Amino acid sequence: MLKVNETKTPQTVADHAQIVRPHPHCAHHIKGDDCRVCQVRPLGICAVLEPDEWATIEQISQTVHFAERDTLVSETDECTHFYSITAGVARLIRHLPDGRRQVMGFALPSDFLGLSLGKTWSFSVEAITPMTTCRFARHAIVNLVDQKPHFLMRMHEMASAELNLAQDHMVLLGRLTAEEKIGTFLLEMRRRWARIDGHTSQNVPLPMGRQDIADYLGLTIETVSRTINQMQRARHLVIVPDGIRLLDAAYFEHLSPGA
Amino acid sequence: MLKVNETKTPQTVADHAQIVRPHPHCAHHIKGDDCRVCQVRPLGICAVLEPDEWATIEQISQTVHFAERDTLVSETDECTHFYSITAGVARLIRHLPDGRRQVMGFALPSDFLGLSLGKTWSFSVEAITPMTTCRFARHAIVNLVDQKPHFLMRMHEMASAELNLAQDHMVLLGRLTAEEKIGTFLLEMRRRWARIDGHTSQNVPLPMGRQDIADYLGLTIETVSRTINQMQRARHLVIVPDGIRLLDAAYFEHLSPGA
DNA sequence: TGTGACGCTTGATCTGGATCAATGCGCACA
DNA sequence: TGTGCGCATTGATCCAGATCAAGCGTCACA
Repeated sequence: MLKVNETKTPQTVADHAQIVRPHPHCAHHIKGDDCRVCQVRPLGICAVLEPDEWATIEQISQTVHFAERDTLVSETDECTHFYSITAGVARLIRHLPDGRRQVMGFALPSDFLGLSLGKTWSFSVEAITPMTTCRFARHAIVNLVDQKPHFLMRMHEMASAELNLAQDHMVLLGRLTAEEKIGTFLLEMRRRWARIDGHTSQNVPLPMGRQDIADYLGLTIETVSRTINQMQRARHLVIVPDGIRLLDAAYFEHLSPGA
Repeated sequence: MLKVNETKTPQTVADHAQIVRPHPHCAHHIKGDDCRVCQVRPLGICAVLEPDEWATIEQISQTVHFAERDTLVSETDECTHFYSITAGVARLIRHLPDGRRQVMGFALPSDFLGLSLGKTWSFSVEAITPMTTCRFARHAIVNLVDQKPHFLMRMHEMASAELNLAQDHMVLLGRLTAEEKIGTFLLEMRRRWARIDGHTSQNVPLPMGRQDIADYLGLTIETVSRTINQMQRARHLVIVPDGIRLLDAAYFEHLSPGA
C-alpha cells in the first residue's frame, strides 16, 4: 500500500496520488477492522500494541470511509470519536468569523486525530481525497489509556511530535519568506510521504489545492502559484499532475533554514 | 505570591513585575524544596499529586535560581533536566542560522519545561527576569512517569494545552494583522497572569522587551512600538512602567478574532 | 555631572506580498 | 460538441509592514 512504482515519468506522482484514494464512496461504516493487514499500524498509534492486544483494538474500532470534501469533524463539535487515518489526506483547519482560514496541518495515513484526548475539537477536519479511517469511540480510548499506560505513553509521544511540528511551523509562519515557505513545505511533504511509502522519491504528491497550501503557509493563492511556477521556470522543479517533482534537491535544502 | 495590590496608579504594574522577580543572584542551587509552601503547585505539573506524594517529588527536585539573561537550556543541548517555573519569566526561542529569531512562547510561573519528555530540546530558554525553578533530573521524571500513570496523564494534559496554544498562535502568525496580533497578545498575557495571581486586573505586566514581542508575533520592533503607541493615542491603553494598562477592554475583545 | 550603552520611539522611504482583474484549461455533464 | 464550473495562472497596481535612519530617556558607572 502506498508504494510508488518509481519511474522517470511524471505519471509516478499521479499513480501515487491515485493510490492514496481508496474509493469514492460516501461516508459509510464497516464493522471489524483487521489489524493483521493494517498497512499503517507500524507507524500509527497502534505501533506499541502487541499482537495479543490487537483484538482489544479491533473490538472498539470501526472502518469508516469519507468522500472528498466530507467534514470528518467540525471545530465546534463535541469530540465523541477519534480517528486513525489509514488512507487518504485531510486538512486540519481553523476558521475566523470573517472567513479567513488557517490550515493547521495536513493529516496523512498513520496520523491520529484526537491526540489531546480532550472533550472538544479545536479545529475542523475536511477530507481532501476519499479517505479510510479507523474510528474509535472517545470513551473506549479513554478506558484503554487508563488500563494500558504504554498506550498513553504512545499518545504522549505522538502529541509531542505534533507539538514539535507546530513549533517548526511557527518559525515558518513568523520568519520565512514566501520562497522559503514553499521550499520548506515541499521538503516537509516529501519527508512525510517517504515515511509512509518507504521510498525517497523526488516526486511529491500534493493532493491539496493551491488555496489550502496558501492557508497553510500564511500566503495568498496567487503568491503560491507564482512562486511554484517561478521555481519551475528556474528548473528547480517540474509541476506534474497531482504534485511536483523536485529537480534540484540542493536548492531546496539550502532554501530551507535550519534543516 | 504574585498578588497585585490593586490600585489606580501605574505603580500597580511595576509592583507586580517586581514581585515576579525573586532576587538577582547568579544561578545557584538549594537542595530541598518544600511542596507545602509552593505557590504554583495547584497550577503546575504537581497539581495531581496527593500530599503523600510530595515527599517523592521533593526527593528528586532542587530549587535553582537564574539571573536575568541566563540561558536555562540551549536548543542544541541534550535534555538532562526538566524545570518547573516557580517565579520569573523566560522566553522559548528558536534561532535561524542567519540571525532571525522566532519566540515560540513565554514561560511563566507554573509552566513546565520538558513536557515532551524527549531527549533533546528543540528551543532555547532564556531568562527575561530573575527566575526560581524547581529542577528535576530527566531520568527521575521518566521513572516517576513509569510508576505513576496519573502523573503521565498530567504531563499529557499540559502538553495538549500547549499544542492548543501553539495552534492559536499559528492562526495569529498566519492570518492576523499587526493590530490584531498586538491586541490578541495583550489579552493572552492578561489571561495568563490572571490565572497565576488570581486577579482580573487591567494591568498587564510585560517583562519582555519590544524585540521579544516582535519575534513572538512575527513583526518588527518598530511595528510593535508604533502599534502600541497608536493604541495609547487612541486611549485604548496606557503604557506604564513594565507593562500596559488596558482602558478599553471591549476594543481588544472585538479586535481579537475568535475570542 | 559626564558619558556611553541600551531600549524605545518616531519619521521617511521602500518593497514583498496582497489585492484586483482577466484569462486559460480541464473535466463533468448536457 | 457545447457549456459551465472550479481551479490555476498571469499581469497590473496597491499598501501594510519592513527597512533605514535619527533621536530620546534612563540608568550604571566614571
